[in-house]
Amino acid sequence: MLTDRQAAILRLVVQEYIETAEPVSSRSLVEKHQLPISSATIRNEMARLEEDGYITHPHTSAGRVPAEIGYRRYVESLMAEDPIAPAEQRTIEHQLHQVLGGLDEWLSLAATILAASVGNVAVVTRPQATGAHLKHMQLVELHGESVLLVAVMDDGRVRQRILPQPTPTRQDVLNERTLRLNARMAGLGGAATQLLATEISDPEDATIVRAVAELIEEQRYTEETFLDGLRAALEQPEFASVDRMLMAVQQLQAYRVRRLVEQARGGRLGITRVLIGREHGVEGMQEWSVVVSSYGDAAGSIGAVAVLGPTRMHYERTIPRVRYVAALMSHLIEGVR
Amino acid sequence: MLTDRQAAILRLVVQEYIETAEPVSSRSLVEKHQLPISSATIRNEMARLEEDGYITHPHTSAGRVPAEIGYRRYVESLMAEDPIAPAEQRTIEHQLHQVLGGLDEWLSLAATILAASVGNVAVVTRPQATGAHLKHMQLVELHGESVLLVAVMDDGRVRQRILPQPTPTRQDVLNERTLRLNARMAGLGGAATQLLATEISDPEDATIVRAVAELIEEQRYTEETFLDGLRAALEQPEFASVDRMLMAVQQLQAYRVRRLVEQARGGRLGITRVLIGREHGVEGMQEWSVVVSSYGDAAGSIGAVAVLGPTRMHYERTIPRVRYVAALMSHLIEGVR
DNA sequence: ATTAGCACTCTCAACCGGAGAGTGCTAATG
DNA sequence: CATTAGCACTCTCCGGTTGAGAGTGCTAAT
Repeated sequence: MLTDRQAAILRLVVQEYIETAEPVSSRSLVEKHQLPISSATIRNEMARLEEDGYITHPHTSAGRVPAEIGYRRYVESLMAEDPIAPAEQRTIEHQLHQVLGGLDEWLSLAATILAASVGNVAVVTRPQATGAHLKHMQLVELHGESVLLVAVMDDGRVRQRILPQPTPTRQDVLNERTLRLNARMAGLGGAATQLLATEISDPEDATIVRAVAELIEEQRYTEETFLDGLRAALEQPEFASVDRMLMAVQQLQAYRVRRLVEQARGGRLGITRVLIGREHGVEGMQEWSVVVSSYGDAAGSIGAVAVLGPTRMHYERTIPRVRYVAALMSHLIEGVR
Repeated sequence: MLTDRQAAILRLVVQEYIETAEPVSSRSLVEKHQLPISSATIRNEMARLEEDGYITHPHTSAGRVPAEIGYRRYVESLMAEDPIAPAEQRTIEHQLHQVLGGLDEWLSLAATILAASVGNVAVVTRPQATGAHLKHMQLVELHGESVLLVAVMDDGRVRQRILPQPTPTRQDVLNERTLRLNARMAGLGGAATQLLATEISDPEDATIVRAVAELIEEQRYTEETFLDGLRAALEQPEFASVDRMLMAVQQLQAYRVRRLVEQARGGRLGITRVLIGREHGVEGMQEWSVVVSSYGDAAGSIGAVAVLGPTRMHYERTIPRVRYVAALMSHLIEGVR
């Protein structure tokens, strides 16, 4: 267990290191905070903290640097969240309301705003229906030779697919079929639609129903991610060498980021999780931390808002901001529907 | 005008520099290619080439480096395109056929394949209708309080927008309205739809028609780009310092890349353009070249396939590959419809 | 016109050397 | 017994120097 004094010192070490990115020395702590104890005492305490794994040493004559456990402890119980100034809140909210295009533009904008606010990589994933249901579908004739199937889900997302058509079909015939099939499929989930397909005798109808079933399910796997802030993150001193920077760029490949965010996010809304370094278990990204929060609507459509950065990250700033943006998005997505 | 010998030397200088990324010396040329002239002669010729602006000098005792005009001349008349081996053709084609999801996944895949093939940044933009027309639109009720408008264009793309609804409307009422409005709007372009909106007396109908008009036009501006190969490009020696790498990352911001590609592409299909360094006029990217080709279908839906890289780029390899991928995509997009 | 030869320039890597920063330990102190 | 002053020791980092190597440009000879 840590004594109060050890905890206080650990806190200062983490704060100072997050601020300056330089190993922090015993003397600098005393001077900077006018501590009522000497640097030698600090050194003794630091040695204890190092024994317990909270901090480390780059080399013999360097100051101390937080270890993963040190950050963990800091985030868990030593840190005070940095409140978002009302002015900044307003700025963020205002920017987020400037939605011009569709959902995608909006998510991309959210990533940009968040990235700018925390100075690290921000990632936003598309909200994913957990068990979406079909609201409505429509068949549209294309070039007379193929048919466009448009399916609208009850969470407002739209998916389309082009179906080859052996014989040309006129639009009014398609309208009739649309009407007929909608009557049977509306409100069904993926599994139920799949089941329905097996019960339909008309082969063309069955093809369409099967396609709709796939569209409903498909959403689960085509989760796109919107990312911004690469430049800012790469400016962090941890990447201040060509090799490290290249590594970082490689590590931020889309699929890895997705894995990381997926790994880290808890299902429930309103909860912000923090995974530090190896805690997330995505290999090759041991030196990255992630702060993630889910957003979504009551209907169960859920996406993630996350910030990625080096383990030396402004957790005090990042955590409330991720939470705030996620909450805003939940609110907006609810309102827009 | 260049003598034959000067042209030959310029060609060797450019080739050698593209290959090695190091200034090329007179002696190395003689040795490597067993030229029947001495290095002193080469030096004299090089001095002429430098006077005419084809090559430069990093510093007094360094070899020669191609200047923009040198590259231009090389691409124009000195270079022989590097044919794509049948095996590689098959690989590319095969990969490109592995389409799982929708259009977006496909474009993203194309960017990845091209990037891997040329070792630089590859960009693919969504095909954009040049003057799209409405094929069909549909209104779908959401939560009883807002309405989802889905518009299908005659080139197969789908756009949606959520419209607030003062009073809840039942789906069958919406269906009726859908039918009525489709009869008047189908086949119209953006401008015609806009005009139509002014002639409609029912305010709710007018709102919808106006929204459709915007959706038709909107496509022109929400052109998304799919990008891959950042890592490979950053490995080029021109970015081998932290500052330069950061610059590069910043320069590859989405909107700039879009401007660049937009700037560079010629409208017509089948033509591959090369813009070297300052030729494209996008400020801050003077050291980037772009090779771009349009793709699309006969219906006039056009997107771009491009490769970005430092001016020292394997033009012989890149140009045919960009052209090939663009042609493949034109073919595929035609076939899919 | 070509080329051998050479002086001159510039870069680059390696190699000190010393200042500076920090620690760990020991011994003294309240 | 916790705290602290003092000091030796270690490691990094920076600036300056040096010499090798690579290339050019020029001159004079062929």
